[in-house]
Amino acid sequence: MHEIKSKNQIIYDALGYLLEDALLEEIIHVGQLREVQLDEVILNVGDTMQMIPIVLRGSIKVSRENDAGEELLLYYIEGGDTCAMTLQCCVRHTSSEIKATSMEDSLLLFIPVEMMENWMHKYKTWREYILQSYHTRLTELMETVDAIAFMRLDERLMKFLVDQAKLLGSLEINLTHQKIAEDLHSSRVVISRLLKQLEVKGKIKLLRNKIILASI
DNA sequence: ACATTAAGTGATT
DNA sequence: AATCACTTAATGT
Repeated sequence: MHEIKSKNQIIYDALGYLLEDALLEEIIHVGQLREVQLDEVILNVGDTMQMIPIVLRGSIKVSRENDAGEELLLYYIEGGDTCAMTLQCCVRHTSSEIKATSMEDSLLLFIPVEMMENWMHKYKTWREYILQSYHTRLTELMETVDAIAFMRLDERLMKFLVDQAKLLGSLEINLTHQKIAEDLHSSRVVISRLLKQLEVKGKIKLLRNKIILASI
């Protein structure tokens, strides 16, 4: 499916338009590529990280988890992006407050934390990249807060489906009602009922393990 | 054919 | 909107 590319090419393709050449050279030198599979947990609550992850291909979902192991989806990280929470967790050597799970087979680039400070001083594009990342995460987080506070669950569910479809580039969503309920921190029965309503309204079509959106 | 898992439903809070 | 208790449907072995 994919042509075989060198690490060099992969990094240039994914980040070349964002970062300056000298920095890219350093990244190629110290960065480690890692492929992750669908549903692989990349970072768990309580974990500590010594590496900063950047998503090159694919997408990652970031969620919060309570003591009972119940989750709540916070935001997604797409190609070319990194996670501000993880950065913070890295430099301060504290344990993670969040959980990161891959939503599809993805390719990640890990960069040792030690480089952070040096690069912050040395490269303007790195500073901008990190600041931009913070900004994007915060914006998305606020969007999620708005959804939880102001939207009804059926609206939130529809938004979830549309977001999911946009992110994965397909109107077919391969998730069980149970999984959706977990991400939205609701219960399976409730989600099943709301999905049924959406189907009656013609917005979606329900199959086993699969939901098909009529449109985005 | 049987077991397992996903999804649907009525009643109750 | 959540939970319980149960049914029905789809799928794997």
